[in-house]
Amino acid sequence: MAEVQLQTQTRADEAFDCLQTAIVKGDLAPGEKIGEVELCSRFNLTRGPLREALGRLESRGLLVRRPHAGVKVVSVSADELIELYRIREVMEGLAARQAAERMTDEEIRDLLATLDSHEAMIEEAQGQAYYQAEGDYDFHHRIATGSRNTKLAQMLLGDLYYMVRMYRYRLSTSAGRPHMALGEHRSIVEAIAQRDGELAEFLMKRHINAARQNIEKKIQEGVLTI
Amino acid sequence: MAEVQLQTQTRADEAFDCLQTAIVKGDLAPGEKIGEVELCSRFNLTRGPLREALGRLESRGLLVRRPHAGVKVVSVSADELIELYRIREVMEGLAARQAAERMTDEEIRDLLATLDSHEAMIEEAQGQAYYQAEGDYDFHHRIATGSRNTKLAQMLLGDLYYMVRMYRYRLSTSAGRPHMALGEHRSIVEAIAQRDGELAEFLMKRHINAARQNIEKKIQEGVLTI
DNA sequence: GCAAGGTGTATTGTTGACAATCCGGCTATT
DNA sequence: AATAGCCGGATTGTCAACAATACACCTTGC
Repeated sequence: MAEVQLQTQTRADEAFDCLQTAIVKGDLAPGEKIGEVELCSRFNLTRGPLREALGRLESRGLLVRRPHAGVKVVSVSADELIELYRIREVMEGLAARQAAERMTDEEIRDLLATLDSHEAMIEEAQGQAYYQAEGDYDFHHRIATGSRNTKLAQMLLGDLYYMVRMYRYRLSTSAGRPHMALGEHRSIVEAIAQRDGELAEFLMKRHINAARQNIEKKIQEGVLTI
Repeated sequence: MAEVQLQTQTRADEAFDCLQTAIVKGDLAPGEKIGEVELCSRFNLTRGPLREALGRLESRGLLVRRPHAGVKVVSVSADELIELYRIREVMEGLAARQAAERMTDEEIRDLLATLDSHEAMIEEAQGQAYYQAEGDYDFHHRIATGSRNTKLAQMLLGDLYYMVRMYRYRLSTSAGRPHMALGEHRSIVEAIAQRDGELAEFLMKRHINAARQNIEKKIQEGVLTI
């Protein structure tokens, strides 16, 4: 890890970031029980800041903690993953609607530009699920912040996405889905550009619905085990 | 505060609960800057557990913290309060739909019973906004847990409701609104009892929409200053 | 041979002291 | 007189040692 970061941020923040990315990236597997001292040596910090970070992560639902028994990474069942997408559907629908009402013209131009770069990424890194996931994340990230709804963005970016990303990394997207998703992204942005909030909401909900069904199918096929 | 609580819960949990209720009840006013040592003496605990609790509260958005500068209770602007209700609208709509699909018959009976008690409370404690708010909270609480959507319930109960309640306590409900709200609650439960998820979602969204408009009107009238 | 109880160790929870940083008031200079 | 720089006090961030609890293993009795 970077030894010298911006000193304006405290050790606890550092610990928080490290742990969060470690969980999301899968370095700390779901269900894995982790000891405090082990984490301390691993990230070069003491138990004080670590415990503070642990508290934050628990509050966000990425860890579960039993008093005196230790802390372990949360493990999401298949059903719960589906439920996550149901939540995303309504929340991101709202985000899209508000983004259509409030994004600046410049932000919309930027959004379009990123879509182009995503397309290039898909062509280039064919089958590289990682980059596709990152592009997808970038898109949804921009919509969330574009909604100008502080709490909504906070809940999406600080809560839901981390949990979704935990599993998206090991979710090989099915063939053809990236192209389809990109098309859906384009129509959403189009609706936003036309300031049609209602349509943007509808399209976003359908987009996430499709993603959910894609995952559901895979789980039923047994391709994906959680 | 209760000196001897259930010993199965740690000091940090205790601190967390104390602070959370203190913030919600208004004992710690929004925008108020609070020192760590002061809190320690106030709740009879040391800075270690306190800081852990502070971290959790910050992560939930009830506090804002600037490094080395202290921690202060979050203050929500009028616009942000409105935004909160927009989020509630979609999330509780989802909760109502899923509750209609998943609540047990017994839970629905209980829910009906609580509505009756709410009605009695309104009649009795006429104008006592506090009890009305508590009844309202109870209703929404049951729907959220009835959705059987762990994360959804967690986000509603652990995040949004605390922020809403912060301000609901000082929001004198307008005359006649409690009766109207109760009627809306009844129709929602009716839809749930008939397992009509779509209708339940629609009614819940309209219910929260009405509450939002009520608040918006008051803010515009200048009756309510935040 | 199996189960129940007790003990020991390792891990977590807590505490108090130490170091780093920021805020307010003061002085001095332009 | 106003502003820039500085200094003291207070507060936050961090650390290392102490106490309490739970889990695992072992012993002992049936």
